[in-house]
Amino acid sequence: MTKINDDTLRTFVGYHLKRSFNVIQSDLIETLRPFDLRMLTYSALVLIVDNPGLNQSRLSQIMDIERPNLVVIIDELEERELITRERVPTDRRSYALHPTEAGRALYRETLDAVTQHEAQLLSGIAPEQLEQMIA
Amino acid sequence: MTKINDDTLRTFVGYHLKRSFNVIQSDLIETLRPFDLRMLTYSALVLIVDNPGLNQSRLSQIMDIERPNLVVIIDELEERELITRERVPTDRRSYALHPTEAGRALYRETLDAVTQHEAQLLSGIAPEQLEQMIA
DNA sequence: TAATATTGTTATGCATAATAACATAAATCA
DNA sequence: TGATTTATGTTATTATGCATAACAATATTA
Repeated sequence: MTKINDDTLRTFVGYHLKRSFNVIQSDLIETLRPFDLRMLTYSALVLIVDNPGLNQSRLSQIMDIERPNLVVIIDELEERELITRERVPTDRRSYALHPTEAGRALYRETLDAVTQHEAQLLSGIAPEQLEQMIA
Repeated sequence: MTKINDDTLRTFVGYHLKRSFNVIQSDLIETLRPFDLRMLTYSALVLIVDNPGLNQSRLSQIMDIERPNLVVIIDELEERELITRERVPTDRRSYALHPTEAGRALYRETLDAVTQHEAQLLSGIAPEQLEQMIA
């Protein structure tokens, strides 16, 4: 049970960033579990609700993932009838992504849950500090 | 080229944390590439140099990964003769991990490189803000 | 001594992420 | 115009990160 020295790693901002993110990520995963959503499917759903009609190329760019990896995510959302893929008349290569009513409803539910959970997790931290951190 | 709205995701601290971490992580991966080290093997090497003689159980705890996942990392470091596994006489189940001279040398080299790269990456940010963020 | 716990390991599975190659369609250019 | 190039979505494949189950060897506890 000897204490382990991680002073060297602590000198790196990235180390702290990773540890902080791990905590928030764990909480988020648990928060999304009841809705049967993972982080990536959740992010995609939010972005589609907020940007109805966007295509997969643009979505993969903003999500910072490769196009091939987005396909399965979109497949899942479509299969669960949370979004629709619609051919674009002006560009028949791409699909316009739109949320269904069920998708919008789930969006509202999860947004509430995620917001509350994160607020609770960060309740010990001054809001001004969070503002600064984000910048 | 229409602008995409990610305001909803931006309300979450985790979203910013992930994006920030991605930037630092990319930089770190590039910094470590010339040394043929990945983040996990690097972290393990640093911790072994700073805590010579610790065993794999303790190391996996501090690295926040499962024991089975540490095995391949230790295998790699040992294969490259950067560390040694030595049977502990008082507990013949465990191995004491020690850096070799080559391991210590690589530690020094990479520490310099990583420190410099991170300092450069974060040069636009006030040190006081970083201090606050870490807390 | 018998039952239980710990250490390191193998095997396995899942999620994330990157690349190559392709069909279809659009845009460019010569 | 026709030929070339580019963009979109897709499949297949691979590597990495991370988790669990099961196990042999050893140590600890009851």
